[in-house]
Amino acid sequence: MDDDFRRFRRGHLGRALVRAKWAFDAQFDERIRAAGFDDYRPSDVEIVARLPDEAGTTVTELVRRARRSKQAVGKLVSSLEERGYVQRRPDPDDGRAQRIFLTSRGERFLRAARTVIEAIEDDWCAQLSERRVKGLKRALLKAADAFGGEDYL
Amino acid sequence: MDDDFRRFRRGHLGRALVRAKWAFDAQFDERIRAAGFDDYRPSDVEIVARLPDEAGTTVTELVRRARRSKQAVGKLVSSLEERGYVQRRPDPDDGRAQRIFLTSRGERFLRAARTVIEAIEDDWCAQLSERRVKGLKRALLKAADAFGGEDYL
DNA sequence: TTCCTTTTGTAAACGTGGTTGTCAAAATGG
DNA sequence: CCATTTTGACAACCACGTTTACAAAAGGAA
Repeated sequence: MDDDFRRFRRGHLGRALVRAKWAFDAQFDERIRAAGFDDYRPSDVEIVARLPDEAGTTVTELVRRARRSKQAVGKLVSSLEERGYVQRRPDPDDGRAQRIFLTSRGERFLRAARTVIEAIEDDWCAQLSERRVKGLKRALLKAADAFGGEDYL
Repeated sequence: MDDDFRRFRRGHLGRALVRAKWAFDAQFDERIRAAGFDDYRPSDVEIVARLPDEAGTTVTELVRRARRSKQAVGKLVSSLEERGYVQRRPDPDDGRAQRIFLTSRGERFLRAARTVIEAIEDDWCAQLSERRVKGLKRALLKAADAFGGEDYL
């Protein structure tokens, strides 16, 4: 446990990512609750942000987009439905399938989330400069594209 | 759901952080397992990386550093102990306390983790340039310092 | 049509990683 | 000596994910 190791430990890429993501998540959590969504859970976003389709989205389609098991997606959707963010309706063309829609509360959540995220980005810009935050996002997304597989949204 | 929203959704700061961290974690998991630590669990690092002290570290001290409850730390330490990464020894000066030490396997893990992380950073540098990765780390850590609270290590 | 296979979604059991509430035992400070 | 604090354990529970098993509808071929 020499000084070299100590220096490495504090500043390596993994630690930088963990700490920055932790800070972002804490800021998001606090502000989205303050905006009236105090029943928010972190896993909600993975589903809600992937319901863009006015025609409704099936669980199976969400499974592809969110890279989770059918069962996990089904449970997340049930939880969101209980809390009034989404609604299930039977698929008119397929008796097995359900189509999932955002409710108006779900749409309000999505708009509030965008507002919150833009406010956080403003804070980061004030701390780092807008140029650096833009460079940060570009670098992170380029690495994610290169090493993190496809981006299903 | 207009084009503006679609563009925002794919490129905002939160998404960039999530995707980049996901990519990093996947790379780390694969390589640390290949290095012989196939019983690795993501939460291990939070404890192992915070055991720098040759004199041993108490659970209470780890609680402060890892920002987790006593119970969570206790369970993580038990799990690490079962798998041979750490060892508990009674505190000679305090009959209540236990001092936690890395075993030689734990120390090997720490060295392997460093090697793996440096290899991942090399990959990112090859993709983004060394200058950009350095700037990335600086920006992430500066934001974490500003918005993420203290860094206990 | 009937039969077989695939697709869609649910249910049950379980694993990991965290929480709070409670408690015993040791240390500490009047 | 006694009251209080500190240390760490146990039990119960929650959030979020997995695998296994299954019912029901769809789809395709004889």
